Amino acid sequence: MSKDKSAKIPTPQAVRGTQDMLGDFADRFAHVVDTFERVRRLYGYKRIEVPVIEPTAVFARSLGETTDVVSKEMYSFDDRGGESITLRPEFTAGIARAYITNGWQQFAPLKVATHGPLFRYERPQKGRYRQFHQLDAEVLGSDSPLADAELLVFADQLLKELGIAEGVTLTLNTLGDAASRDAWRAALVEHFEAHRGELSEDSLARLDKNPLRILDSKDPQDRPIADSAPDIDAFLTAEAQDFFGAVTSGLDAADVAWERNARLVRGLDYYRHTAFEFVTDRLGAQGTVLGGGRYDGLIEALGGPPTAAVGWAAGIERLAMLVADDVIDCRLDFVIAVEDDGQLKLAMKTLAALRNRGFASEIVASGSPRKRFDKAAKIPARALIAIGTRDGVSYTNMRGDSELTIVADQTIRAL
RNA sequence: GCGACCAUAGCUCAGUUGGUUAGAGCGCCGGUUUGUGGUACCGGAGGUCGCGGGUUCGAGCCCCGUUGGUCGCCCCA
Repeated sequence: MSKDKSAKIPTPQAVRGTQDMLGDFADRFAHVVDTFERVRRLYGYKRIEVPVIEPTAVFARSLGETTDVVSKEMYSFDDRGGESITLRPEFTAGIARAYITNGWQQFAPLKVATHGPLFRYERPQKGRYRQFHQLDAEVLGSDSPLADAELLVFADQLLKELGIAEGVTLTLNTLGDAASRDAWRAALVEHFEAHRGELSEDSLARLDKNPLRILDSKDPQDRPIADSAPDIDAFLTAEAQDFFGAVTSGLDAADVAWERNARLVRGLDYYRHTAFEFVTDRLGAQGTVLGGGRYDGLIEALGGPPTAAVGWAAGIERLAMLVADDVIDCRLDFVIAVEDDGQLKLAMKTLAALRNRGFASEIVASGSPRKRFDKAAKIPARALIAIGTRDGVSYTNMRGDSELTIVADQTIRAL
């Protein structure tokens, strides 16, 4: 091995905001995905796969060409054919595009679920990465409030099965239909204009770009003005009111706890009616664990037919961080310590036989033979098999789960 | 885009007002001890102190820059 330091090559680093996962966290991540896959079947959501890359227009059009999100926070590049391509920053727009492209209107209402990596060029912080992963569930082509309610019950059951529902609250709001929303927005602008002098600098900028966002400002200076702003309730049409009532009574019927948050908003115009977030205070500033809402205007904005739709997404990393340590059992069934290399062949045969019978098994056969037992004992497993020779006599010792040691005994005897 | 804190062995960290050859625990490798045994002891490998400049007789420590990490702001599709 050369120790010539001048020949040292620069060590590549991981791209900023990406993560490598091993062991515990990777297990928790997989546990979240497995649980999601199981629960989405219970609700009849079809598995769907959509591309990681899309034409930039798919996201630019769905997000409104000029927003900061589009201009600064997407991973976009020109491919070799000169087409502008973007790494998906969210699932919904790509799924909406697929719905149009493939004529999935024929399957409406279509319930779909997917999960995978997403990419956003943002400053990393707790629970926020540049490559991150989400679970996603959508119902396309349904204008029924029952679809909203079902998605929420689904989400609630998922969090319960993950064991993280404790300390997570479902917060719910309605943005009304287009008429309600426009009227509310006008009233908010009027209210904030009247208090222009008291607003923070950030909120003054919001007033021009995205006035609804002042409502959930974190700046204490803004809170009195935001809190005294009118709720949407006074502006809801009768239809919008009925819709929200149907969603909440659906939740009550399914015994899903929820809280009204009249300050919960969405920035983009195609969001209608239901908006919701499951929030926690256990993840620092990134409190939203699962969020979504109804986006009846999106598919039309992408050039498709007017299509009502609703969905949610949840950050897998954030969910995985909340999963309790003891939920994940990644123990092996068996670990075999080979205390004498003369018994290696028997040990290998035993190992193969156990694995063939469906038992997760590992072998320790390297390093000092005398230390292999200790090494094996440190590997998490339900049972330990020690194979060796003492005083010229071979032995097989077992300890741990008694049912498993019986199995191992039978397996070895059968060899 | 803005701010704060941080970067020393594979990992977690200590390192005094700047001063000999930079340490510990864990992990890894070897040896001894124990022998139905997860013990204890001994030894070993492993560091140009993130990187690049500067100040100084002398820098892991002070200054500037840079890269990365963490947390927060902004943004949140």
